[in-house]
Amino acid sequence: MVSIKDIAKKAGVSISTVSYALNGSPKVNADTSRRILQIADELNYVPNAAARTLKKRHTMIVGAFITSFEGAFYGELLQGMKDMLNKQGYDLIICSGTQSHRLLPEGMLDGAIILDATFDSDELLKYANRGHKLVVLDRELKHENISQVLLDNKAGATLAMEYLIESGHRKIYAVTGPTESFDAEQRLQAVRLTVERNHPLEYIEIQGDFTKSSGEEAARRIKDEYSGPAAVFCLNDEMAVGLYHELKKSPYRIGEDIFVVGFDNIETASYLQPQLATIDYSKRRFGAVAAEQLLHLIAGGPSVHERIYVNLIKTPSVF
Amino acid sequence: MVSIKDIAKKAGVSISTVSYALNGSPKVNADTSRRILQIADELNYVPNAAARTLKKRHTMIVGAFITSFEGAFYGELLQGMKDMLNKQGYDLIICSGTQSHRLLPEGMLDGAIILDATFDSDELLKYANRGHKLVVLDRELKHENISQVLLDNKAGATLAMEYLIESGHRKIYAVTGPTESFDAEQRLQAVRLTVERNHPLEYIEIQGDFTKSSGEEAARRIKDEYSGPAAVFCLNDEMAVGLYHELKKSPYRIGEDIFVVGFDNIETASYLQPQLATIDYSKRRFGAVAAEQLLHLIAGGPSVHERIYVNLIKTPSVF
DNA sequence: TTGTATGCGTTATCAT
DNA sequence: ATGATAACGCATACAA
Repeated sequence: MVSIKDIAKKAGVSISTVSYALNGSPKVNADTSRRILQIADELNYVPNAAARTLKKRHTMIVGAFITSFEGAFYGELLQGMKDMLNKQGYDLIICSGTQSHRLLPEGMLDGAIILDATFDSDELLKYANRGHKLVVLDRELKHENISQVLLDNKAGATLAMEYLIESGHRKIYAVTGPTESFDAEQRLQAVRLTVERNHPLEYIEIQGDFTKSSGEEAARRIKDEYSGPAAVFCLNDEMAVGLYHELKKSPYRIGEDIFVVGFDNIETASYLQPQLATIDYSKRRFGAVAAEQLLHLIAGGPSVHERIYVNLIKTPSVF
Repeated sequence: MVSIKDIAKKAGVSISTVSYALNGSPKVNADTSRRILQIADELNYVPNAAARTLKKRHTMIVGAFITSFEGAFYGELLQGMKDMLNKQGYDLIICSGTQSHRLLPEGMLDGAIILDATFDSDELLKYANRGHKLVVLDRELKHENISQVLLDNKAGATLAMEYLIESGHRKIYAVTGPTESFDAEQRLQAVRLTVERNHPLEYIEIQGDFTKSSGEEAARRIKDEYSGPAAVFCLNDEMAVGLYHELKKSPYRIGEDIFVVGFDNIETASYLQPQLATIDYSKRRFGAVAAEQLLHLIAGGPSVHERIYVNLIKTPSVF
């Protein structure tokens, strides 16, 4: 490995002059500087991240922690973060699983964006207390080193339910999400509230877990109980996709016998037949805002709570 | 920040004793050790990654470089890598974009898995020459520090084409991939060879780029030219999805007028109606094998070239 | 403008 | 069994 020491030796100057030249300090003579840079290039010099970090106390790297690499949900979101971060000279790395949590406390990361319900809140709080900067996208957490940017789940769920009701449906299923999920919980609360407000309504809850297969399972139950037109609010699109798939094997047609609305507007949703009605929001913006808030926090700014607004996409899967 | 120095002070021992205790060395007295660990815990001590790395010359972190965070393709593959890596005590981080390339030469990573055609081969070779360990999944590259694990593209493409031909189709379109893509190039070569071998055949190539929208575009051209049953080999599933979608807007039916086979068996493919015939392989295994090879390289093992075998999934989209 | 010296937190060698 | 100390590569305050 070639270090500034090697460059210094070859250039006949001290390591500090090399360091200054490499960092573009105006203090060093233009000629000397050019010569040093030239030699550094010849030697294929690359600075050592560990040494630099040890000295400067930051890495210019931000981590995004997600539950799993699978699922079409994260793509755009991460891309939104990355673009924002790169613009400011930061790099984004994606991490998943408990083992990689260490990267944060060990100082490998200047901050983290959390989108992983399995990441314990107490652990997060512990890191925040140690001075680490965090942005949470999947829970409410009050701390000076933590900003939150959350989806407007309640507005979305209300929009979806009201759309079903306005379209004349009186029998409504809700396929719920995992109980640990903040988003699922918020959406469910709004659903129940809307049901109460629109009494009388035949309302049935089916426990789901945001996976396709739980959507399929829900479909089987709905098929079995079928006694006339029914509407279904799948609390996320992933389950709606599963539901569509399973329902294809039944005599019931979506948009005719069974009416469906989802949440998230994942890409697959637009490829379903009939196109799925759903709650849309800019995932790219979601990611960008999260990155932006983290950058603010890192720059010493205060904890801020942002909200991502949503809107309804109406399609023939409902009317 | 609390360092071993703080622990040493509080425990009334030297930093070297603390270091030994922390690393579970048998040289240090059990009582002393217990006391040190206790204090470290009270102080919420966490080792500093930069300092450790500077000394030990490795991070126990491996990076996977991908073209984009979007697309359903990577999920299982990355999961396969992660599981294998974690089992051996390594962490996996996902990187995308030129800016993050620095993590490798700067010593932040013990090795990298490359699945990003936009990552220049010369640059890769440069890193390999500097001693960095690499596994490439998307090109052929001979170097003692580089292992390759490649899909058996030619077998897959041949299988797909022969399936079309055996099913009696004599007019065949191939929707190609980006010319920079090794996989696309390999598949295309096999396609052309199969065409020659099965003369006479009406064979038409449509330039694609592995994206959904290029599949849609291909569909429009095929629609316009329609003069009777035609078969289409989309060199990846992503384009087949786009083709399906666009063809829905036409009078032609897949499996009746137009016959389609894809490559990759992405999850969406199984949700298409009729289900898409395609070339399947275990993405999880693909990732696991890649990780395994990297681990071997890191352990000082020789460069090895592995191949991932594929097989055909037959469905009514063809017959 | 350039050089000297120190320290970042850790590991590890060598004494004791 | 424990301590003193050097070294990893770099940035920077201070001296010259």
